Amino acid sequence: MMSNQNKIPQATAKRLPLYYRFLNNLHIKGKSRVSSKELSEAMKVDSATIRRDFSYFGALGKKGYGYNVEYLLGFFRKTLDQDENTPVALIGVGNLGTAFLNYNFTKNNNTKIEVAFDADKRKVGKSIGDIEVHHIEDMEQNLGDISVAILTVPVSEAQNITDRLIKAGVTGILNFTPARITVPESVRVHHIDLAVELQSLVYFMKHYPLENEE
Amino acid sequence: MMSNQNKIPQATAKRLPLYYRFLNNLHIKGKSRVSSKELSEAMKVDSATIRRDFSYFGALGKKGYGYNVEYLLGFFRKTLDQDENTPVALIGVGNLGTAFLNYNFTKNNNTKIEVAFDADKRKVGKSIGDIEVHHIEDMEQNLGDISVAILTVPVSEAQNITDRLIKAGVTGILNFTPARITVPESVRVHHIDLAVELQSLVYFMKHYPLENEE
DNA sequence: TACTTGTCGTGAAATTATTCACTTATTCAT
DNA sequence: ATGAATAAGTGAATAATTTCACGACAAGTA
Repeated sequence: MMSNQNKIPQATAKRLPLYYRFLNNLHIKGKSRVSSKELSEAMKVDSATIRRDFSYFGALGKKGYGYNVEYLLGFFRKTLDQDENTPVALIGVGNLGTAFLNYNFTKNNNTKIEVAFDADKRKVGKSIGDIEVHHIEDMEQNLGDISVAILTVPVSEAQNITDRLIKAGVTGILNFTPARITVPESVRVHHIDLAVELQSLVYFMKHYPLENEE
Repeated sequence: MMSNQNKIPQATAKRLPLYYRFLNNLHIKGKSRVSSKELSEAMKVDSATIRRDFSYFGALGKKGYGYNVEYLLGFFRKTLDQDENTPVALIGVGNLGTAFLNYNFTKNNNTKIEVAFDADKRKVGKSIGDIEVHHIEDMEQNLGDISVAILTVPVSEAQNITDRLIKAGVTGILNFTPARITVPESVRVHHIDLAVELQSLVYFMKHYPLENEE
């Protein structure tokens, strides 16, 4: 699958999954046509931004009409590789990890947690949300060729586990620990820091009383 | 508390809680001095960006020396209002909600979940992580003057609960549902969409093979 | 057919954010 | 005391992103 490196801006790329899911919902609801204005209102993204984002992929709409939902959806399905499934490993079956195991990512999505690991022997062997928990010691043997990991371990373990993951061939990590892990250039990390997000919200509430963003 | 509206860029504001936590950790470790270069390596933020960010608040460092950890920490403590505690309500005690109740936000942080709500009568009356769960019907009576809510309800309930929260005086919502909720201008919403984050990571892995960001 | 309306796609402008690179002040070693 | 090394702060350049606003064309209507 040719890496479609025609300079889609990162900001645009981050919105694609949102667009995809929303179009999918429209399709399920039986809507066959949609305008950038409607999309804008529903997704809270400026309509010009939506048109601009779509335009990076070519002329997907029709003037005076809008976008054909099915066509657009099919287009994004291909673009986002929704046909091939992406297996994911979850490391750390604590509260947050358990929540993800029960969370049905596959719903509108090509990603599925296939295997989980934890250091607590009492959790090993059990299945949570249909996913078997292995011991963290056996991680390398049970990872297979999975290249995406969700990291929900204690912060003290984060770097150590990261190093092992990378050695085992993982090239993408969704990091929920507060640790800013160090990885080679070739590995992509997205951080989601829940405490920071909450604190950031509070800061914005106090200091930016009226505007709205993101 | 004067709203310090001296045009701190949003991108900077979003990084402040990260800076704060990191400085706090340094302080705990007994480090008294730090340079933008060290901070950069640890937090994976360009050192010029760090210096620029700090400079919006004035000259906080010393040339040839760096920053005094304690001073900087004290400064950010004030800036981020870490002295006053911010009470938070959690709506929806499912998997994700439960994880948050057990998550100790207060650790490095001025925020604390004070009360939780759920529609499931079996959960009502119990305490999880020391926080009592009330029935969602009694939300308005038990919110007190809380103005921040974490929303972890099913997507179908999101808008409805949001409307009630706003009517009850909530002005900031951390929304974990996939719904892009509609709120008045005066209410701030931050979305964290876990499925989108995961999918976005996968997209970047496939299409932006070498670069690194955020 | 002719007119009106809707809506895309996009150049250009505006805004926002990042990064370079240099000046200046300070520290540290000798 | 002196010189070398360090590192902040910042003007200016660059990059990235958003937004405006309009031309062009399709769809619907009379």
